[in-house]
Amino acid sequence: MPIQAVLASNRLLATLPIEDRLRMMENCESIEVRFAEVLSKPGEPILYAYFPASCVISSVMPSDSGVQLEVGLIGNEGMLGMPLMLGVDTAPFHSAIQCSGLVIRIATPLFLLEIERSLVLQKRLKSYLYVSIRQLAQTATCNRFHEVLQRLARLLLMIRDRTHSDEFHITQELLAHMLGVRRVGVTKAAGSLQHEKFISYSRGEVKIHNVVGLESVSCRCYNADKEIYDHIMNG
Amino acid sequence: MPIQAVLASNRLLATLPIEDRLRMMENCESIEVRFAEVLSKPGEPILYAYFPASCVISSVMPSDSGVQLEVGLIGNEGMLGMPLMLGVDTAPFHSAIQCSGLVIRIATPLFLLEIERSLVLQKRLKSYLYVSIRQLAQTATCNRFHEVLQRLARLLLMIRDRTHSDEFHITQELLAHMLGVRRVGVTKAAGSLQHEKFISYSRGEVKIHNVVGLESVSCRCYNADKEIYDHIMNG
DNA sequence: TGCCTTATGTTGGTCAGCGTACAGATTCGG
DNA sequence: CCGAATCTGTACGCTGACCAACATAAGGCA
Repeated sequence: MPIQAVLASNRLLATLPIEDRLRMMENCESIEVRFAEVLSKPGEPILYAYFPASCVISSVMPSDSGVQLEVGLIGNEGMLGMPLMLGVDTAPFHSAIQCSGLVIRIATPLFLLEIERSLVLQKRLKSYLYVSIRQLAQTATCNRFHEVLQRLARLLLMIRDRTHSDEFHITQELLAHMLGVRRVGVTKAAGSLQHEKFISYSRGEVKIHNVVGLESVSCRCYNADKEIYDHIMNG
Repeated sequence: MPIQAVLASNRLLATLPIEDRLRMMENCESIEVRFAEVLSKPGEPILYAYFPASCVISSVMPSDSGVQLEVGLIGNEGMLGMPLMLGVDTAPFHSAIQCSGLVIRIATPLFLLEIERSLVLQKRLKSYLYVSIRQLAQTATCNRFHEVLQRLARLLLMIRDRTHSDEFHITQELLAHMLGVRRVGVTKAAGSLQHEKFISYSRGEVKIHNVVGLESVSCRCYNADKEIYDHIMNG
């Protein structure tokens, strides 16, 4: 797969002016990443910025005890490495591959150079950062007020949007970590969704059968997220 | 109170080079704001950027039902109006005065101009934005995993830091909104803190007697927040 | 084939926080 | 001085999620 095709499959890079995209092409490389591969650990230096083409990255907040909580889910609509834009070169979260696929990466110094050069890139990254913050706030209230079933439905829909597929690999254990609940809680909620025939799954292979059904179960946070993204990035 | 003295009382502005500060002086005005005064509503245009001198601003995320959740607490260590830096001129949250005092405000177009002109201001605002994001993520996990007593202690300490005072006015009702819990839950937790002689209060007048005690009750999120701020802003 | 690892399902006791409702208590304004 | 508004305290049943432990099931691998 030629690099320009890969570049185009990330929505932040796809709409860059041709000259900016040509420069990016020279500085980027497209690599294949597999499930569970770790891209950054809290406190460690950020070596690359990552733009998912066909993979999904999950950023989780490390906590005192073993508990975790997802603070970001990044597909080809976004990127990993926002701190670089803010003059920080240390990773705040633990980010790992959640769905295997292709990712475009660019070394930190080159990335910073590209930002300086391309006003369009700058603008798009700023917009995306704003969206990320809004979504983080949305997730915070969602985690506080909504119950596991709703939040699981929302999360599955979000993964679907980012993988562009109705089937993906994710275990209940992992979902539990992302939602910040026990595995047992996910088992119950997932069982309920399967019973309703909205989804089916077996040993980590999840299939979504009824998107509308899932949307009706999930909280409005899911739609709120999408509306913000569309409004800011396409509006 | 002369404007330059007010400027110096906001930590983001205090350390600007002299020429930048002089320019700011011309474009800023210092106004007095009182409890419950609303500075911005979600969806409405951002007319000013606000830099607290001696007041405290609280930003809350509006939710579907009546429930609310605080996503930001801004004292003289920060500012309100970050979206402007990201090219967005619409307010995402509901922001209101939590403690009366002085605030420096600058009209949006002038603020954008100042950012362009002053690299130091730019850098400090970027750093602060990064800190805000980290704190938002911290609050998200705190809300998820820690119980009301811990979170109340943390919130009281945060207000103390931002008012620079051991006494301030805040009702249990308001605390409940900020924490996203019922008023009854705050009554119980606050009663417990008062019983321990860490605080005392009556009809919204809260006094903190034992900071160390409060810190021992609160979760580590409080310290984590401070460490991030110090590390990024002063480090 | 059979063991081992991984993934999923179930149960039962416990508890923090919810919803609701009501009861003092203090301050304020007329 | 008295009603009204505001703030704080208490009670009770309910429930979603917690903790811990165990049971089944499905692939991987020797």
